[in-house]
Amino acid sequence: MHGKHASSFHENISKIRSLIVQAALVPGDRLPSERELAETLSISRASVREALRALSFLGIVETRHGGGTFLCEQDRHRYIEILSEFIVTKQTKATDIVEMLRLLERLAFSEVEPTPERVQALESNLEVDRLFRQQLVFGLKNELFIRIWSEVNRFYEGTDTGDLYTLEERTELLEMWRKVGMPE
Amino acid sequence: MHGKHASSFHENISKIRSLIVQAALVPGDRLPSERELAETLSISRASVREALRALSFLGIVETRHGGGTFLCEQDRHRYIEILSEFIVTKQTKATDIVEMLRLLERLAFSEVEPTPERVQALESNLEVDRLFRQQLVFGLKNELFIRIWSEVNRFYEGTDTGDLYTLEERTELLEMWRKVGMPE
DNA sequence: ATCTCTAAAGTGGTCAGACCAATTAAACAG
DNA sequence: CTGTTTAATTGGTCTGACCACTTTAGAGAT
Repeated sequence: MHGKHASSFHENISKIRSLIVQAALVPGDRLPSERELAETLSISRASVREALRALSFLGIVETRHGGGTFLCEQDRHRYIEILSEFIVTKQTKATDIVEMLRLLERLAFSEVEPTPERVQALESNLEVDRLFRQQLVFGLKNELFIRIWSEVNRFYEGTDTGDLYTLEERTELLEMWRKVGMPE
Repeated sequence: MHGKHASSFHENISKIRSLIVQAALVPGDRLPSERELAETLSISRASVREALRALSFLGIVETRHGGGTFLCEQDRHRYIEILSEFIVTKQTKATDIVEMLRLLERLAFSEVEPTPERVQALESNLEVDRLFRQQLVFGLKNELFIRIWSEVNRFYEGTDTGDLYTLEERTELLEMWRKVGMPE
């Protein structure tokens, strides 16, 4: 019944990755040409290209028009296990989400200058955890930072409805911030 | 007969993304078929597939064999879409990228415990800016953090080939870290 | 009419061959 | 040996076809 097509997308990626390891390629080396890979792996060139494009997106290989396909620098190559696994499985640990949020907010806390206006705004949002954290992060004028925080936070709120900090913690944070902003 | 090859990979992704927005598709909706997209966007189906595969890898769309291509639930991993949009459209301020990287790396610097092994690993990568920063960030075992940093860093390296820190700065960072790790 | 089941249409997945565009290596003239 | 030109190599795109899976519409039975 099944299967004249013995290849699948993920299998092809594995094949190429195995070939990279087996050939003992080092960063900077050139991979076999797409036509050569197609014949070696017994798959069509279109499939080879889709697999290479995926590897390119993962930062594992780099293609140069007319030049060839090259193995990226080693630091990117080390991401293979983490990134490919991450993307394929699409599973994120809830603890990673919480930790990421805490890290970003602590970063904002230490980077944003505690002007009286900001301290006042933060104090007025002391009661509501979500508003408090948002107010804190928005002190950073970095749009990229804010958007990343927003999306991570949205994901967090979609899975966990509890507060990230207790009222006591928020109060303590605010006090620390106020002291820094008002020396003496 | 043959077209003009007026399309490029990144342009095609933007086209499809624009089409998603223009059609006001919501998560769960089905996109037009690959053949239909090819005709609408005046590109070959192979190019449509490569673009869709990229969007699939980014967690934006999901393909079902025989069923169609669907817009993913945006609540999950939407941060990837944000990052991909930055990458594709390249409309992000370069200063935001650099600042974001510095913030994330400073975060790793302050959060990761400077064990002798880590200090040694960092020292061995002191010469190469890229490796140094990667080694620093990988101290955090948070996969989400690493993934986000990787995406931002990849975009940075795609636009700027210079070092993020000078050798002096890296040396200073390492020394500070070493002192913290080895209290008197 | 309604229900069930089957066949056709629709859609993603793969393949094959061709041509275009950019790079690289070889051939050539000086 | 050097610089230029030419041919071969390689990635990028296009076209059309067929396969595998899903959905749907229609025929047939109740």
